[in-house]
Amino acid sequence: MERLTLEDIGKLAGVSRSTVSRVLNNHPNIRPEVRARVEKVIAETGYQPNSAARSLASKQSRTLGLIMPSVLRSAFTDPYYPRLIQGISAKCNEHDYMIALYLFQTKEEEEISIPRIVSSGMVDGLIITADTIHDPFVPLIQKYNIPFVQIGRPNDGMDKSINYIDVDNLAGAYQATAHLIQQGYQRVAQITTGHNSAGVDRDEGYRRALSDHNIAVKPELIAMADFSEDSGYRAMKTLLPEKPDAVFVQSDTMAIGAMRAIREAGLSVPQDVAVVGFDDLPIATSLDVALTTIRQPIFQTGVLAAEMLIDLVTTSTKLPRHVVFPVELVIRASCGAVS
Amino acid sequence: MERLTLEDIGKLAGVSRSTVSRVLNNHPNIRPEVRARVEKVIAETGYQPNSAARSLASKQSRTLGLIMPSVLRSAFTDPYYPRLIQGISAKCNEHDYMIALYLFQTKEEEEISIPRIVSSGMVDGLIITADTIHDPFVPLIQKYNIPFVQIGRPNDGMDKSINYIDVDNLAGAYQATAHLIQQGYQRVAQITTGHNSAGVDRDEGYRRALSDHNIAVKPELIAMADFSEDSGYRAMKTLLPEKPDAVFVQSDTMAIGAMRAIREAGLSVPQDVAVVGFDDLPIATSLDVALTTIRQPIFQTGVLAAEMLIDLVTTSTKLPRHVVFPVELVIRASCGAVS
DNA sequence: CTGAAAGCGCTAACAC
DNA sequence: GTGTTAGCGCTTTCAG
Repeated sequence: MERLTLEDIGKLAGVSRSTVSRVLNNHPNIRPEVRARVEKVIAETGYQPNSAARSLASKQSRTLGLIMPSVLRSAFTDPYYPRLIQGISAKCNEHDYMIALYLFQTKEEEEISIPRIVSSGMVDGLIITADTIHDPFVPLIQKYNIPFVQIGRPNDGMDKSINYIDVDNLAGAYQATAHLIQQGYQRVAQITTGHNSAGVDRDEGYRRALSDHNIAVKPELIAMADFSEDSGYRAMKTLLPEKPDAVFVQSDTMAIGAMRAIREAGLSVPQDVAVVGFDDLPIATSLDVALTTIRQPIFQTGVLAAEMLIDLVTTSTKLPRHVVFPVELVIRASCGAVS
Repeated sequence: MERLTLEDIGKLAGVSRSTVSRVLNNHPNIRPEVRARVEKVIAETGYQPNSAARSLASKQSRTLGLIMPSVLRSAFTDPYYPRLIQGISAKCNEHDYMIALYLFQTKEEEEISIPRIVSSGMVDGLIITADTIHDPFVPLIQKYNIPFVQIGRPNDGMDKSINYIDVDNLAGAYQATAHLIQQGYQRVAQITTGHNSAGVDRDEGYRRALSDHNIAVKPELIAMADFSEDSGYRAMKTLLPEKPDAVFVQSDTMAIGAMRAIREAGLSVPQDVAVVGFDDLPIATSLDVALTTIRQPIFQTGVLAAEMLIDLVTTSTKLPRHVVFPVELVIRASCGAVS
C-alpha cells in the first residue's frame, strides 16, 4: 500500500493540495461543505500527513526534548523520573507533541549529542531535568538559541531569566528539620547532596531550622551523598559514630539506604534514630517503618514543565517564567511522632 | 545567526552540495583532500544538517519509538522501566538514533495516537514494552507495516514471527518455587499477574515446581495482582488467612507490598512467611529483610531491543529473531536460607 | 474562499 | 570523483 499524500487526498476530494492542507491545519475561511468533503476523505483513507515534510516546511518539529545530564545518569533510576515523565507525557499527548528522550551516560556522549540535538531542528525546545553546580549544563544550552525550561531553579550566579519550575525545597527541609526538633531530638543530622540547587536549598532549610531553634550546626552531623540509595547508606554509616538521634535525608531513596545502615548497626527507627525523607515516593508507605517525608508534586511539575515549554515555542512571550510549588510534611512512623 | 545549509558549506569549501552530502554520509569515492577540506569547514562552522530535510529525502527518521500501552501505565513507575530505557538509550546514542517516548494514559489517547505515530513516518520502528493478554496491543501495530520488537514473548495464539526479547520467566519462577520447597516450606503461595506472557510463564514455572515435588496446586494459595506495590499488598492480605508459610511473588515491587501486608498482620519474614520476588531491583538489598529474588538482565534487554530494532530498520533481514535471556536466583534473607 | 507555484534542506540518480 | 538535477511531501505567499 502506497502512502497517500496531500495531493492524493486533494484529488479524491476534488480540491487542491492547499485546501487539504488548510483543513488539516484548521485554517478559517473554508467553505463548510468543502471542509466536510475533505475530512470525509481523510477519515476514509486514514491519511496521516508526513511529519518530516511538515517539519521541513513549517520549521517546527512538534517535539520536546527531555534531557538528562550525564552527571545525573544514576539518578534516573529514582522513581522520581518516571513520575515526572508521566506528567510531561500527559501534556504532550494533549497537544500532539512528541517527547524525545536523551539520556547521556558519559560526558563525551553529551558533548557530541547536544549540538546535534539543538542545531538540527529535531526539537522545538528542551526540558532540562535539573542542573548540577560543579558541572553546569545549562550554560552549554544557552549558547544555542533554543527555548528551554529547567526543572529546579538556576544555580547561584546564573542567568535569572531562565524559565524554571521548582518546589519549595527550603521550606520543605525547614519543616522536616523543625518537626524533628519539636519532637525533642537533640542531635539532628542531615544527609545532603549539594550537587544542585535542590540540595543547596534543602541544606539551607535544615540550617535555618536549627538556627531558629538555637541549635548550632555541627559539621560532623552532616554527610554528603549523591541521591542514590547506596550513597545514603554510606553517608549514614559515617554519621552513626557521631550518635545522631535523628536525621533529615534529602531524598526518600537515600533515606531507604540510611535506614538500612541504621538497621545494620543494630539500631532501630525511630527509637534510636528518627528519619525524615523528601519526595514522598509511593514506596515511603511500604517500608518496614513508614517514612515521614516531604511531599512534592512530581507529576504536576512534569505537566507544568511541558505546558510552559509548549507555550514558549508556540507563542512569542519572552517573559521568563518561574513557578515554585509548595511542599507538605507527611507524618508517618519514621519520625517517632506516631506509634 | 542564520542556519547554514549544505549549499553554504559547499560554497565555503568550494565544492557542490552533493559532495558535502557525501562526506556527511561517509560515502566512499571522495578524494581525501576534498573530504578534509569539507570536514574542516563543517567543524569550523559547527554545521549540523537539518533533520527534517534529511528524513524527508531519505525516508528515514533515525528515531525509534518506545511505546507503553495504556493498560500498563501504572507499571511505568516500576524501577524496571528506567533501567530498561537506559539500556535502549545507550544503544541509540551509539548509533545516533533518537528515542521517541509514548506513554498513554487512556485507551482513547492510544487509539488516536497510534495511527499518527505509525503512519506519519516519525519513527522507523517501535519497541513495545510488553503486551497484555486481555487487551492485546500488538495486533493493532501489526496492521501497519512497521518494524517492531516486543519486550516479552508474544501471547499464545499470536503470530510467532514477531521479533521479541524475553527472559526465561518459567525457569526463574521454577527456581524460586523449588528453592522454597527445598527449604522445607509446605504451603508455598503465589502472587501472580497473568495479564501478560511474563505472568503466565511465571505462573507455569510455579506450578511445575510444585508438581515436580509432588505438591498439589491449591487455588486458594494463588492471588492475582497487577504489578503495582499496592496490588501486592492487597493480594497478600487475601492470602494470609490461608496460612501460607512461603510466597513466590512475580515482581520485587509487589513483593515489597506483600511484605508490608505480612508485617501488618504481626508476622515476620522469613520466620512466619518466606518471600521470593522477581527482578532483582536495587531496592531488594535495602529492605529490612533483604529480598531473595530472580535476577533478570534489564539493562541488557533494553540494549538488545534497540540493537535488534536498528538492525531491522537498516538491513532487510526479515527473519524473525527471538532472544531469551537466562535468569538467576539470588539468595538473600527473605527466603530463610541465610540467617 | 481556493488554486498555482515557490520553496523548506536534503538525498540520490544520472551525467560527465 | 564530482556536479547537476529532480524530487521527498508539506506550508505558505500570492493571485484571482
